[in-house]
Amino acid sequence: MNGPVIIARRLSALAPLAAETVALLESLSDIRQAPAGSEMVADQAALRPRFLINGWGARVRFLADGRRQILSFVLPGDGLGLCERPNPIALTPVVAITPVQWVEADRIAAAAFGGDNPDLEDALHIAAALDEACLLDHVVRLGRQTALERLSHLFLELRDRLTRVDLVQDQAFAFPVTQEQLADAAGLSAVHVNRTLQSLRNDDLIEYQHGRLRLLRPALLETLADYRAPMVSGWTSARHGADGHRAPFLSGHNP
Amino acid sequence: MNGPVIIARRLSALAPLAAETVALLESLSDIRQAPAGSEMVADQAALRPRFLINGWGARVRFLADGRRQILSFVLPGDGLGLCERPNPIALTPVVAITPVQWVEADRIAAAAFGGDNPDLEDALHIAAALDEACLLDHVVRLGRQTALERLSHLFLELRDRLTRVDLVQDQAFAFPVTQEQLADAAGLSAVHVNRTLQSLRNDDLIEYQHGRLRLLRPALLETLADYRAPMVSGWTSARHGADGHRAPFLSGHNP
DNA sequence: CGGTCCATTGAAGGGGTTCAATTACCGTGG
DNA sequence: CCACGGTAATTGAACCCCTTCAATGGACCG
Repeated sequence: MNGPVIIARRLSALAPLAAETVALLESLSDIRQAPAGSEMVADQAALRPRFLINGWGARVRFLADGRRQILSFVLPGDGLGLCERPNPIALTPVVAITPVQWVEADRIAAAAFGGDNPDLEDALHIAAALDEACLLDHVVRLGRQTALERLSHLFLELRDRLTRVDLVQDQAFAFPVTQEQLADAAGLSAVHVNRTLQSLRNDDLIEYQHGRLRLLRPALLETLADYRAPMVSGWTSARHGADGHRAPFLSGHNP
Repeated sequence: MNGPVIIARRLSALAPLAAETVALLESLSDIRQAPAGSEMVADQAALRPRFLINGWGARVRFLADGRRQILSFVLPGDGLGLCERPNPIALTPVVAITPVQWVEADRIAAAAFGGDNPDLEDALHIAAALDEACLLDHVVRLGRQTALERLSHLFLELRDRLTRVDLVQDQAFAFPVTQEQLADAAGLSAVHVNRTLQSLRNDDLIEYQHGRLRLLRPALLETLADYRAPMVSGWTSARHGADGHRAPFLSGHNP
């Protein structure tokens, strides 16, 4: 699947697109590239609309003493700067984890938010909502899950996101992420990521070598990590757990 | 400052609003309330647009075994369900932490996203961007900060958000949050929250009693927590730290 | 072949959790 | 007015998940 086609594919899976809209997406041709390690989005710069079509990126945030936190991974098919306001507040640097290719998409943004192409606008809104859902999952991972759960959960999320752009074959996908980067994403130390990965391998839950990752028993992993795939147009999964013996969420001022 | 006025105040601080828009906001009158502990937004329900005008809420997520994570606090002046798509994906329950009051805002959403009132639309977009910035801060807190830093950082965020709706006097504000809820927000145990709070008090960094919180040395706290206030229309603060001795973010395939 | 990045392993230590109990704080009803 | 019940805050002690420090080995590359 060549460059811009991947984008049309992904977006039309989110919302039905008119034939002309698909044609518009597939006509994108202003392809750029950058080497691994480069900043796709600088800290301060205005963010021009674009779609990643090849390689991985990461939104990063730094603390003063050098601690790093990866806020999200940017995968092929993902958009950057595709929101109504040209100058979003939550601007954080995006770095290329691998060599990357993207297409400039000013025309797309203009078409979607100009009022024409409501189908496209809708698809972009859904894409943004999915991004936010991932961010919420990330919060839960970091706040309440163990190392094993965090990595499992993250792997499942990546599997699902990559599946949408057809980059997963039989639960396996290219995984060009350093263990240190993985640590920065999962809020762990690189050493402990290493040990947790080994544990996952020893338990035959994943296969991990040569920059490729395979989930061996995905159903088990989903249980282990309490993973639930986001559902477009509404979060279906009911919270399925027993409340256990925990106190009610809030004091008894209510019935 | 009575009910709906707070909303007009807050939004016009984000983007200049036309006089008629302000009037529209101030004319909101469909006030509802609910006791503490009630679900303002159920897990599955469609999310009707509204503004909280009194009390605190919290977006929560549960794991199967009962672990909880507070994704964000919802403060007076904050909107819920104010996005283009009526059925957002990232739907999570919102519970009332205190007794709450809100105004229904279907008319506002219609006006803003109907194409009239671009000023209002802009303000809502900025508000949404601020929300996202808070979420990103939350990720960094949970992923990379210590207990002391997490709480300090969270307090500073709350101070700034409450300042925007004029609920802070001399670095002090009502803080109706249980230590257990605070733990669920900060990704800590309630016990350790307690100890961390004591540490903050012993160091004369905060005053915390009778459901009121005061930041005693805010500048010091900001340094301690590496806190930087979000700037509307662009994230100004440069990362001010030394890179230390850490390896470059990515391998050396780049200049 | 030496350099660099990355994965891996060992050992020690600490920040945070868990369990358990006590104390303080309210609003309620006798 | 005080005992009562329930929630929230506090404290102690033991434990453990994860971090930190340090060192080794492997893979790729110029």
